[in-house]
Amino acid sequence: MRVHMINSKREVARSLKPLIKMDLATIEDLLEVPPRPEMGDLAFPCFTLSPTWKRPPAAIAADLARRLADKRGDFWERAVAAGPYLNFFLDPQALGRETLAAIFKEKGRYGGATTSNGRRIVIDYSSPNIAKPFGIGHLRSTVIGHALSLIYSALGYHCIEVNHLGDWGTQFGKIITAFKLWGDEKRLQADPVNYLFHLYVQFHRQAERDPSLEDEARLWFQQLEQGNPEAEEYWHKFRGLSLENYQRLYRLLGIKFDYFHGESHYNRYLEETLALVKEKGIAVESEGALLVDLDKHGLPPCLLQKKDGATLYITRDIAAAIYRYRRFKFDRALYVVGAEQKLHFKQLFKIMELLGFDWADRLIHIPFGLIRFKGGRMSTRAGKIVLLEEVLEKSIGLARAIIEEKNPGLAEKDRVAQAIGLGAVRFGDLSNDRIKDIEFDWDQVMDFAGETAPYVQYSHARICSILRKASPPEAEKIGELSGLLQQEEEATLLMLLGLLPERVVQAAQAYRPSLIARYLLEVAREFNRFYHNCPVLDSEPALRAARLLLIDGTRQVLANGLGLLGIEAPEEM
RNA sequence: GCGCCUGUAGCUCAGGGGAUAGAGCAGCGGCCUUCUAAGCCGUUAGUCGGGGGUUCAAAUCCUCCCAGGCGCGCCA
Repeated sequence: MRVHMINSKREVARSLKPLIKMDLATIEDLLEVPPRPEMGDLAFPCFTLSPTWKRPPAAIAADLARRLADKRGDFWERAVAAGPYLNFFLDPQALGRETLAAIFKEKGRYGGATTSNGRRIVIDYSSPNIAKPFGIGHLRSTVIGHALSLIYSALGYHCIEVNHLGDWGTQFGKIITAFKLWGDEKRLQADPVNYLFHLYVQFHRQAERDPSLEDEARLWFQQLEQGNPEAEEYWHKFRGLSLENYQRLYRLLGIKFDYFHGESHYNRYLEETLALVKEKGIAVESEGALLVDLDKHGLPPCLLQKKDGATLYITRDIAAAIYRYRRFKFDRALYVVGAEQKLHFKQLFKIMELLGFDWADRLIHIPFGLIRFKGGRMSTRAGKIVLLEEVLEKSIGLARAIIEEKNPGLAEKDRVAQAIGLGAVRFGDLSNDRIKDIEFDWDQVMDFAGETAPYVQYSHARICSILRKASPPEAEKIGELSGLLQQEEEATLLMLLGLLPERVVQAAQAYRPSLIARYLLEVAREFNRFYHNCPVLDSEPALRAARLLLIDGTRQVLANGLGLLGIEAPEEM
């Protein structure tokens, strides 16, 4: 909760530098935040100086405090020794002034930066498998990838969003086989994705008893690869119908991809890819198949072509990487794909390196944990899956019901319910560290209290409600008014607001949108404390004006932060 | 068998070398003639999976063990 701004950290480090023999970066790195506000805002631990100064840390802290006794900086006003720590108290007025000025100047862009202008980053995310339903499991890649795209864009990157549709592979053989055996055109047209899913499940159920079905499926996929017109026709139909369904979901989620280059898109480059691999001499034939031996690099061998001539997932990934580099000349390429494919990407990246591409180190896998049921894992094959559409519908429905109960007079109920319902689902995913598995729990998804998007949105709506009842905040008076915000709740909130830019950078560097989500919860929590303890409209004019500036700044931070996560911030709810 | 990831309050999770380990949910008790109670305040609750080690300092780093998850040439 105790926070500070990048600027103040730098400035404290600058003040310390003449007193201790360390460079600025090292000092900044050592500076930490005391556990409790009354101890100060920034702390320099003196342990590290102890060996060279040959004195106990506490004595060093006391000495430093003495030497800084009559000094102060632009952002800090005093430094005191507390045991082995030298604690700095920041100047809340200077900090607050600076923060508010930045927010009102940058408005919707506050939190972002332009330092990375023009750098290109390809983000491969969502990438559902055609003929499989869009399950809650695919939500993770979708919302994490989308958030990363928004975050990097805010930092000035040019993001190229690619949906690497799983529109090729043996599952098409399975679907074709199943459709030829049991297919019903009417049911397909009525509800394509669910029906294809039904067939997919049925196929696996039957194949357990009759393994020849697997051979049949393999044969159909082979036909497809060889351009058999009947197979191609099925493929076209299944792909088109599925894509329409996905597009509906993406529209609902407000996601727009630059390219739907699925796996099939790279078929035309496979020959060239295989030729390159052979030319570089990194592949060997084994039992009629083509594989890359990665033993020297501590990795299992990697199959590129089956003995029946069919290519594999990774072969298309190699072709895709080459294609993307040629076309986009990216500075970085992200693959937002589940952690279960870690090995796959290790192999892929190593192969790109072995092929001699000097940009191989720009390829980055962004793994995430899978979503589990309370009982066990979800299995597409067994039909044990929660459909994303169902989750979204229920969540929106609940939001709608709550509105009906608490704010029946609200305009645009449907639009607001959608923003809240979608936000809740998104935030529920994004607020968790992406690397960890998530337990899917209906009760938790359907709870809009506590650490949720609705909580953050509600805080935002409350602010808007106050602002509607007052004349517009006067940004030009920040200099004279910000000094009035001295109450503990005000000071803490103001400090928090100053932290957004730092958090956005951290979230980008670590590829962790959860840092922003957690931050927003802190801001919302602190705002609610303020809300309950500090009246805005009923305060005397100057304080009222100052508080209006504070809450408007808070509103902007909440809206911007939610925006970076792909979540809307309604003005009323 | 080998490799990677995870183990923190009853539950779901933050924190990932530093000062008394934090939230939310659930439970209990308060707060709506006052800016939206999707809120706020109080309270109960923890051998940070276990052992050993490194360090002035370990939930955090190393190592071993235990538990769970994921992966390991003809799926994607």
